[in-house]
Amino acid sequence: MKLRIEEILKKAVGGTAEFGVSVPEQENFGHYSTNVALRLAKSAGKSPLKLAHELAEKIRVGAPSGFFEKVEAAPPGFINFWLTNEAIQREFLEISKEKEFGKSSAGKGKTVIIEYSQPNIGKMMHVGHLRTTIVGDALANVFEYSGYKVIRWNYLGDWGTQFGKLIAAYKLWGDKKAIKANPLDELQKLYVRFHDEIKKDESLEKRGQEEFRKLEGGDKENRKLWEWFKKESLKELEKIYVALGVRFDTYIGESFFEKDMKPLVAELVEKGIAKRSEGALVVNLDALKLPPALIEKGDGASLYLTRDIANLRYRLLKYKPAKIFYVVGNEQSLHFEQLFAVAKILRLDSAELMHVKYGLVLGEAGKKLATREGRTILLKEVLEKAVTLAREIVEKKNSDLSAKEKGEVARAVAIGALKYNDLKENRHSDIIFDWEKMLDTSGDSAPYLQYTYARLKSILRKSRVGGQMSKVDPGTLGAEVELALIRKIIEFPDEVVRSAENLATSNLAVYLFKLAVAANKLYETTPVLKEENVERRNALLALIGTTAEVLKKGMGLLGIKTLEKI
RNA sequence: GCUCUUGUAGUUCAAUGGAUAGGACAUCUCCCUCCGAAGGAGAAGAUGCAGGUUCGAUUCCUGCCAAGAGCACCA
Repeated sequence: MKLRIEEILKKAVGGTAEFGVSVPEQENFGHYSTNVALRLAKSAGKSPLKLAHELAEKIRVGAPSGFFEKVEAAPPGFINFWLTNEAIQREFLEISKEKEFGKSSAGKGKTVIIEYSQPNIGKMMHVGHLRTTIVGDALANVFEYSGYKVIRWNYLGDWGTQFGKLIAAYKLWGDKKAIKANPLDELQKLYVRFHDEIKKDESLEKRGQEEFRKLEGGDKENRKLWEWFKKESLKELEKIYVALGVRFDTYIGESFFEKDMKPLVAELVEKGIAKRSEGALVVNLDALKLPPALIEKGDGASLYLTRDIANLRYRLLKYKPAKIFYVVGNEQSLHFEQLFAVAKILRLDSAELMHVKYGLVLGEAGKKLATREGRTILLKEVLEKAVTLAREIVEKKNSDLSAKEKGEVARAVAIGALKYNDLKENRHSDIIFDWEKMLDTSGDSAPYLQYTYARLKSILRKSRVGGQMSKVDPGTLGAEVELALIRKIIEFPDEVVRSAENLATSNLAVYLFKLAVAANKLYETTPVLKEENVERRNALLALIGTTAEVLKKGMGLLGIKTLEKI
């Protein structure tokens, strides 16, 4: 709708002025508003308010008849617009017929690669993985809906010194049977024990590095162990993804680029980009005021950054993407600055590279997160606890549901709440982990949206009227709550665009909340099933049906499930 | 020490450089003979400090204060 208004304004006023249109927070400032007069006043040599009056007059004359109810210049120089009821109703009629409302083709023909989740093989996912997984998935949905071809890439941490350590630990204390019975648990235990023992015996550090060097060199025994660890780990990781309702197009991880390491390093040396320093190979980035980027360790083993460079080259060649997003925490900012810098030097610059960052998850004291026993909090635990809690709430609030339905509702509510809590915020600062906040199901939360949806669907169920939306007469929807709800609905496409542009899901989350508020207001004030005027009753049902569909669509983009009953 | 991120009510988050800084939680009042009270109506409460740019600054710039992260062989 915003775009349409911008077009009308441009046409009415003429010239090349950019009309930035926004929806004011205060209702008495119009349905839409523009500050164009304030921006242009200086170059036009006029006072902003005077210019606003002039432009407002041009718009009044030039806009299609019956579109604007009122066009008003307001100090210090805003131009505010009110749509006519008819324009709002007409817009509603159109969108109520659309199948995929808000879908755009802005990204047609373009590919975007979104890298997210990035768990380490051999370790359980912890709360730190939640944000990247959820945000990455939602961004992927939004870009898909904006017409892009999206590659959802789970770049597995399946290579590196950590595997040398794991192999060393396994050779020292490993129990084959125990691992077979309970793979991730046991592997994690081995890993933790190894780190504990390093404190007593420093030689273990070297031993781990040596095992990794052997693995990288193709040692058969180590290779076999590594493959086994990876296979078992993936099975467990997949369970979490199923629970979260997240999927990927590829799981190509760091190990895939192992073969590219030697040639890449050789190339960098040959081109004079990488130089030896303090035993290691580094790329000097002084010109960009960045610390040197480490390409190869003193012992000849490769590093994370080296593999990321190889990965980038591979992606550019294979997918020819327009954009690549790395959804990774703040603490890796330097790594990505270095990666992007090296990419520039290597002319790997055909795609727009972006580090989509977010704050760290910290423990209570603002320190690294750990439970009382010193473990990190596992993602599995969080999911389980959330579902248990949601189950209790369902039992209390809706005991009529069958056991099966209750389970389904508990899962959808729990996962939805977790996701929404992350998606509604756009934090670059660190986040203090808080069970209560994480599992909150009241107020501005996913369950509120789910509840609203279920309420609306409940009316539709009882109305026994099928989706004869095209036959309704929207002219009967004249009350302010109804028009306000429609105006909210027609903002949806703008919000999807905004989320894609800003690489932020918070706009969309906030929008859905406001949409739900408007829907609940209608619900509270307007009896639908008791409406005796059939025309109006059908129009209200159409409004409710469309609202429910937009809610469902928007929540779907965020990865949140809707249910007919909760 | 250097670099980056962040300072908004008791708490936790919003605000493409715009108008009277907007929600939620918690607190206090109300509303189930009415389509689902996981709801609705209302009250109270905030921009770390000091400058600067601008018609206009929570937003941009500088300094200070505070919190967190990163800074050579981890990822």
